[in-house]
Parts: sequence; structure tokens; C-alpha cells
Amino acid sequence: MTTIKLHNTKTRRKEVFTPLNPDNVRMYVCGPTVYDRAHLGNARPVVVFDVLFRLLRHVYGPGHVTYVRNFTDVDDRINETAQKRRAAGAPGTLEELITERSDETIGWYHDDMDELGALRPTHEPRATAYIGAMIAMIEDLIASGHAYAAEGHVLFAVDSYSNYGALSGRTVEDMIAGARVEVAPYKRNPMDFVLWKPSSDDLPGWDSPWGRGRPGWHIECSAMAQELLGASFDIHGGGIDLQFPHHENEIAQSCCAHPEGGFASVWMHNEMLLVEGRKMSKSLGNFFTVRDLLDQGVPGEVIRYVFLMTHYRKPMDWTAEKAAQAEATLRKWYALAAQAPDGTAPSQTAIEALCDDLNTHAVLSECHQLALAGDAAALRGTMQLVGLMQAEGPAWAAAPVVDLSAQSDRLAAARDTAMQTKDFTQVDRLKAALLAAGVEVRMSKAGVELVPGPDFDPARLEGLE
RNA sequence: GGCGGGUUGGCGGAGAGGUUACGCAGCGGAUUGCAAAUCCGUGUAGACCGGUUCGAUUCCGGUACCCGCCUCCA
Repeated sequence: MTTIKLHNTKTRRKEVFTPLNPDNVRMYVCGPTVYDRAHLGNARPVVVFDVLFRLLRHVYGPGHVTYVRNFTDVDDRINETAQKRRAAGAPGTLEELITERSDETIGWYHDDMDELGALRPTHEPRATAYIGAMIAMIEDLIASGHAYAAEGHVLFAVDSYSNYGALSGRTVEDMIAGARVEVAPYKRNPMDFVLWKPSSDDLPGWDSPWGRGRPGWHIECSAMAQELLGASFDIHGGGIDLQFPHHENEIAQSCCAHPEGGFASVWMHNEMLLVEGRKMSKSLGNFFTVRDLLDQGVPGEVIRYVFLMTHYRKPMDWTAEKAAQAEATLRKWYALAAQAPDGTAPSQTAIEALCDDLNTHAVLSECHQLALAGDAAALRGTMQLVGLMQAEGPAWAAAPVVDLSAQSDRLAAARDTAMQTKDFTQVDRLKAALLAAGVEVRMSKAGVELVPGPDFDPARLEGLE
């Protein structure tokens, strides 16, 4: 059996991965809050954990991996959009408008992530479908003394869980000392966090033992992981920004509600995304969504390739330069890989690189070597291991199908003549015109070959005859 | 203030306590009427200061700078 090593945030070390049950390797990744289009940063964990999903499927078998990624569809920004739409005269109840907004956003998310070549997870639960499970878990936490109700809220008591802060390396004392937030008066400890909060009439809410309200953010992941994966499972992933407080709170809730389980064995966090060296933000004017890039003509495979260039635990800088490089490389690879049939195993070197805490950059290096060696089959298999080269390769990378034989013959004839006369002006004129039209001109002793390039423009060939 | 991550050759970006990373660009060569494409060759890098060691870019400590989290943003 191949040995996979993964960096575990919990222990801050790279460890040999041993699944609790090799017949059912279980992974939970925090998914998006579906209030709008996914931005580029949202796509990074999707690609990172898609690569891990593919590796696990490769090693343990496609039928032996369960991957859960949730949709958070309880969120004030979703409510805002729904309220605005209602105010603008949209038909339907607020609840219906909220559902409509979530459905719409989830559809976009699927479209965009599909373009990146990400496999759909095994389960994609929506928080609103698990409110009952959340309420039950909160009731358990109150019963066992880990939570308390106060002024319509239910709060988790961090003092009841001695390991609180272990994942992120903080202590409750440190956090209180450095706290910048105002503390709600009903909290017993300033670090206590919300499990349930009351909803006013204009907000979505569910009936509960504590009145009409809605769940806090963290409880949904605990409840859905419990329902779909059990009290103990293998891997929990997400962006490093979720390490605290989100994941810390998930651990507290889950381990207190289910002391018989260990919750996640391995915690994995991807680093953040930068754009041209700076944090992506609306105020800096460098904020964009995945769809923005796709619309600008940057293919999903190119985005994926750029992501794979950087190890997931390092900050990744998105630059136009990288995207251009990625596209040029992929064109070469696709042309070669297209010559091979599906079904070739990936290179062992690449598998081993991936097994070493997802060294995707080393996989790309290996692909370069395979391409250099002209090994189309191994290249194809290796690209597919990391989610590149689906099917026959994308249309954008395929050479345009055009008949340039007339131009080719004409150029060859002119060249033959020029070889005799030593007057190449006519040949150069033809060549320049072809180059201007985006055609690559290759002349050798063997003859003339015309290859339409990425910027090929047939219109510019007119009048050439 | 607390916690965490980073700093590698022109650019991007890895691994490894001592032997070529790799890619892009550049340079030299082969090839070409000239090019393109292709192939071959080519880079005394490792923020700074100490320490451990026969030997450190790789381990340890410190300094500087950058970034993230601590505000339901992946």
C-alpha cells in the first residue's frame, strides 16, 4: 500500500496517514457560504482538496472515499439579498426568496468549480437541511454542561472544554488579553461563542427550545460531519483562516457532544491567495471571481495549473504572468497527451510526490520530464492524476482546424524559386503575412509546414492569394 | 498585544546536512536562405547575525522585513 504523508495542523508535523477504515476514507471540507459568486480565493481549497480526493481515490479505490463539502446557506448576506429583492417587488415569501438566492448561488458555484476540473464531492449538504440535527446537538451540549441558554441565545462554555485552543495554539487567557471585540453581557466567559441566536420576524428562523432563531456558524459543520461521517473520521480541511475560530469551535462542539469520538484525525489547512503580491480585496481593486477570469478567456485548466504550481501550505500569488506561462505549457502538454489513449497509470514519481503532503509542484516537474521524453501516455495519466487533461483536452488548446494547404503550396513554390534566384523577398512577404495572421511558419529541408497558433485569425489570410 | 506562516538564482518555485531541481526568460551552439519550432549546452541562489557540525541554503537561536488569523472572508 502506498504511504501517504500529510501535514497535520493539530500536531504541526507531517505524519503518515492511516485511515480509520481503509474501506471508507472520510474527509470533510468546509464549503462556501452561498451569498454570491465564488471569488478566486474560494477556489483554492476546492482545487487543493480535489487533488487530495483524487489521490485518496487512487490509493484506496474510487468507491472507498467519502468526501463531504457543505453549503452554508444560513447567512445574513443571503438574507439581505432576499430582502432587497422583496423590497423591489419580487414575488414569493422571504423564505422562498432566500432559497431562490441560495439555489442560484449554488448553481453558479457548481458551474465555476466544474470548469476548474473539480470532482463533485460525495455529499454536498446544505445547512438548512440539518437544522434539526443542530438543535439536537445543542440540546446535548446543554445537558452535559458544555453550553447554556441566555437571553434567547445558546452559548458554548469554553471553560468546560480543557483542550479549547489546542488546534490554533492559543489559550483562553491569551485571547481574552488580546481581545478587541466587545463582549456581550450574557457571556460567562468572553470567549464563549454562539450556538444559537434569536431571529427577528424579518429574518429566517426555526422553532427551537430557545425560541425562534437560527444556528451560529460553527455548529452546522459539527452537525453535518456527525450525520454524514460519524463521531470520528479521517480528514478535515479548509482555509487557514478557518483554523480559528471556526475549526477550534467545531472541535469543542463535536468532542463535547460526542466524547466517544475523536472528530477529525488530521486537520489540513491551505494558505491564502494573493493577487500580484497583495491580498485580494475590493478596496485594492484586485478582487475578482472565478467567473470573471473565465469570462476574460482564462480557461479553468489554466487556473488549476497555476494553483498546482504552489504548495498548498504556502501563500499563492495569482499573477497574469503565471497564467500566461501555464497556458503555454498546457498547450504543449495537451498536444502531446492527446496522442495517447486514456487509462495509462500515472508516473510513480508523481504519485510519490503527491503522497508527500501533496507536492503538486513536483508533479508538474515530472510532467515536464515526461513531455521532454515524449511519453504521451504517462504524461496523460499523470496529468489526470491531478485533474488536468480531462477527456480529449479542452477545445481552447486544440489547434484550429483549417486547411492551409493552398498557402503552404504557394509558399513552398515561392521558396523553391527563391532557392534558385536567391531572391527571397516574395517568400518573406508571404511569411510575414502568415505570421501576422497568427500562423507559425516552419521551413526546413523537408518542406514547408504551417501551424495555426493560439492567435490565428483566418480573416487576415484573405487577399493573400 | 497574542498566535501562526513566509523570506531561495532575472522571474516562478521544489527537494535534500555534503553530489544537476524543474519551468519560463536570457546567453552559446546545432539546424535554417533568414526565421520559427525542435534539440544540445549554459546560471559560484538561498534576507541578516550567531550557534551545532569535518561541512548548512537545509538543524537550533536571535534580528529585520512581509503576510494571515485573533472582526461568522477559503
